[in-house]
Amino acid sequence: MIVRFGYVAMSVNVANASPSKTMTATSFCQIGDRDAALRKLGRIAEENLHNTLRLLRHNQAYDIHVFRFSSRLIPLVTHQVTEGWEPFSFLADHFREVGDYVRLHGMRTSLHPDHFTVMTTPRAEVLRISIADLEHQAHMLTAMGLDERAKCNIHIGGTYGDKPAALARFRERFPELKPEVRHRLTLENDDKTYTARETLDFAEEIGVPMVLDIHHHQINPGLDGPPEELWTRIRHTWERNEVDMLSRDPHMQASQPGELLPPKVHSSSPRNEQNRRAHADYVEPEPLFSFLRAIAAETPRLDVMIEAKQKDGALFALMKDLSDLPEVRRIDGATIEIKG
DNA sequence: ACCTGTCAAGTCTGG
DNA sequence: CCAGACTTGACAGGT
Repeated sequence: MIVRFGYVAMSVNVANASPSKTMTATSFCQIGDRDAALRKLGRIAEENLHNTLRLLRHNQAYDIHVFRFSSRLIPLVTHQVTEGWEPFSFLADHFREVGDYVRLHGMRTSLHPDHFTVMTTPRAEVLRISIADLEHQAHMLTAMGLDERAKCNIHIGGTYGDKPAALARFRERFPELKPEVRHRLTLENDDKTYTARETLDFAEEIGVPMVLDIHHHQINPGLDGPPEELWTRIRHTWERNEVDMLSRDPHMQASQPGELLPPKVHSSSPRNEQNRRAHADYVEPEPLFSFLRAIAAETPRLDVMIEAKQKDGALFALMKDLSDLPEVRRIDGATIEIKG
């Protein structure tokens, strides 16, 4: 099994390269001239996209092929105060430049809107904002010129004391989403609400890939055992999505399952005993490695997203730890092979 | 240069 | 029914 590792949004090794610079709505409104305020937001967005490109160059230099973009590249764009603002035309070249670099180097990229995007909500206004945000996220990937392999990952959402009713709302809303959103959507198991099995059942039902978060499963396993017990089904959600993508896009080609878009899992470690849900600075090799060993034989390729405070620093530290193991062969700076 | 409280957003819990 | 926790990076306003 070939495993590539990636990290989220910002680097501890590239100085002054935040891709998430922003402005508060309060200070936006304090600027009397609205056009001037929008121009300022636009400049921040340009800077965020420029820093994203710098991060991608860093990634390329260190063989990191998997990366999640900041979901806040354009500050306040989905906020009420910028109603009517359309920044994509003047940012077109910047988005394109980022996407061109990704495609040139065959990187895998994604987006992860934060927890305010909730497709299960009973509140109409929250749903409206959630859908608008999903459309915005998909729009960013499209503006980069990236195909459906660039996914948009979310959690199922809240339960509101009635999981079946909440899932029913998501189920009936899903077909109403724009195809460009639907075809990029992936679902991740949650650390408080929907377990890996519940997320998997639902992902299979609506036909989207499932991102397994090993840390979330540790904290919120429900009645289930180790994550590898669900793996065959999880892997199939990705293979089914590959078939769907191939049927929609004549430019895509794959000779075997997992070649177009390998399954992706998230890996992080608890911050401490008191705060087991928060992310630690670094990632412990276990339990990640026992999971990888368990699925190696049936999985040709896998991508692992490292979620840690030390970002790419944690990725490099983990690569070093894993390289010392006898079953592991290091292929490049951020890729290993595990004998299956 | 550095420190601290605050920030657009939702949901859940406990009082 | 309402206040506070949750969690995160960065702003904003102070020294």
